[in-house]
Amino acid sequence: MSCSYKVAKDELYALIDKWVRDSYPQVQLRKEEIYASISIPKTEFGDLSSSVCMRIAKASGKKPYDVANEMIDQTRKGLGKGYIKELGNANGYINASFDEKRYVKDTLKEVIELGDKYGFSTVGSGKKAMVEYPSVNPNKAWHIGHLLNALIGDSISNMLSACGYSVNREDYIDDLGIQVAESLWGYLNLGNKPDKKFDTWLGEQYVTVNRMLSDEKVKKEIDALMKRMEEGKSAEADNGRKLAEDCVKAQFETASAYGIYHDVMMWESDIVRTGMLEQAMKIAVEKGAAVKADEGKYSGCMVVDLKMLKGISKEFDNPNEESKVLIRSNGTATYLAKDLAFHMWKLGLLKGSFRYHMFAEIQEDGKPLYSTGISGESIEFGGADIAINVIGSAQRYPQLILKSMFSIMGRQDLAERLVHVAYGEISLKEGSLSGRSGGWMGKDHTYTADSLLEDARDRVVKKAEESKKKVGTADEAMAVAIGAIRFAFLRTNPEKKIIFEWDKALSFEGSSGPYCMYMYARANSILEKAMAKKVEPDKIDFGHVERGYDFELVKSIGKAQEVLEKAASEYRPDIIAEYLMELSSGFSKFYENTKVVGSGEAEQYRIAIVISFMQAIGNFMRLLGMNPVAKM
RNA sequence: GGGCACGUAGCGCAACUUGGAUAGCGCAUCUGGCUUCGGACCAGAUGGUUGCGGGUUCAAAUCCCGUCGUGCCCGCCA
Repeated sequence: MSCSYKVAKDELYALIDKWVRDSYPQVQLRKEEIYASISIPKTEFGDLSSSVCMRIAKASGKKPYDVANEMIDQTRKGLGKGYIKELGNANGYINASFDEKRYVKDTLKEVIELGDKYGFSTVGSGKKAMVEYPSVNPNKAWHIGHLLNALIGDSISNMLSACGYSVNREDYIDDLGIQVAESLWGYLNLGNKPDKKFDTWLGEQYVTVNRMLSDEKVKKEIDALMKRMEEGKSAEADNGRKLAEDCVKAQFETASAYGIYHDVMMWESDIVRTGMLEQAMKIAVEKGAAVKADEGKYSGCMVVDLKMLKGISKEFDNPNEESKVLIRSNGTATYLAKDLAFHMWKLGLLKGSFRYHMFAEIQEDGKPLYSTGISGESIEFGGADIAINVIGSAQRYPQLILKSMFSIMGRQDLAERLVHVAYGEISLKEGSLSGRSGGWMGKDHTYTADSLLEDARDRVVKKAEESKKKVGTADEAMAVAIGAIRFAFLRTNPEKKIIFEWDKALSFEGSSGPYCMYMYARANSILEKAMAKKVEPDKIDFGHVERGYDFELVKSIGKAQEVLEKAASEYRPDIIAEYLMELSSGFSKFYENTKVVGSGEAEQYRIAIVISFMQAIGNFMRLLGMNPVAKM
């Protein structure tokens, strides 16, 4: 089923296409070119518009206005069968007007029939997507930057899922890094006891240890600790993993509070000890992507020759370095090598030999969370059609190398299926949110995801108390707080870098989560007053449809599927956020100007609009992880 | 030095991929609207040489070239 807006657009396309073929066969227009010429104009011009006559005019040497007249004359008899009722000519633009009664009727009917599936798509049916986020080091609490990553990943997963993809939500845990060694050293030597949420406390220890690194003795001890951890099979290795697991458990609480879930947690140490790294290197050597360097700077290392990447991207035209190290001369693997192995597995080039156990039996999304480990079930999470990595834009270069390695292995197809969703990292006016130096422990706030949510909830409760009617439960207040944060974090293009300002992020007015949720709650109130939550689409009298706020709102509702497909294909939750605002403000104008309850014969029709609005906006709020509430 | 991203009203953003009508939206500011389905709202107003300079085009925020500014990346770190 295709939403009526798309059907109408296809209809205009078909009219144009046929006319161009018949009348101007010498003008070759591709399908995409015609679609690109079609847009939604200002209301006074009509419901759909095309600038195609400008191009025809150029090719034929005529005036756009005359060409448009020709087009309208010759297609007039084809109208009236679908949604497009008439065509107009304004300075050469073709403006189409819908048969509003038919359009509204079909749209509302579709929304009510499809319910929770309204606006969704099947473009990804039969395909598997693996989305990785936020992959925070297991030695600190999530700060607001990590939260942004997780919210982007969560929303993209939701969008892909709504497009029919089977989605695996995965979190990569780097438990072998120097940061864990430093934290472990602090845990063992500083003599402090946890006096707060474990991840926050451990993050503080990490900052303290970092300030002690100028002490050579401390540094030496940490290096030794790190080496023991990497080698595995020691008390230190077990301690490191245990510490990381405790931290991840605390981080998991934060994720759950925000409604962020995963299917599986992949531990870096498990990639190494399952032997997958070794297999991956074998494949890379066979396919010519990795070579052993016998002399020079990288003597003794396994490297990827960057000259081979020439032509893939301008970045490789004049590389500063000749090679990138995969395996160090001492035999240990770099991050790139582990990442390569991991992504070979994700894309099905390498079979996994992971063992999984349950980390959490049932999350609030109703599904279990698995984790890799030394023992457990043998499940296969890999072998995805697309692998999406939500990673900061600072890591563009390493991600590009990773992707390019598939190209030089002769697997351009896999390179194309590996997507880096780059987002601009969040900073504060006073500087970066570094976990190492403690930027997240700001002057006025602790910039953790936990404290942000806590403060947001307090503000929602306070706001509710200030308003005349005190409505909404504690759960609803929490939902509004989450909605406010999620919307604020997702409303702009991920690539945009954000200077975080606490008060602005928690704005409840204008373009905000609470605005959208408020409109939903008000719509709900109208329904309660109407005491008629069910309407039968077939019995509604659509004679009351007018060209006004009601029609405009329905037009917006009708765009849902196209909006989702665009947002999902570009991995851009902000497109959904913008659409939520369009729906909300459309509804707001509608109810300010139109009486619903007690409007006589028009009542059923208007109730149907309210129901459809709630259904559409509810479905799309959930894509961003916002849960609509009945009262707030 | 090389590369990548970004630059649109006082502030925060959209439109750029695929060039089209008067560059949209929110905040802030100003004016008006609650005995009428919830004022976390609505109506209206003010505010723009789209960083700058060229080029292509009937048409440029959008494409091309140059330039300036900001951030990031270029390690046997992860």
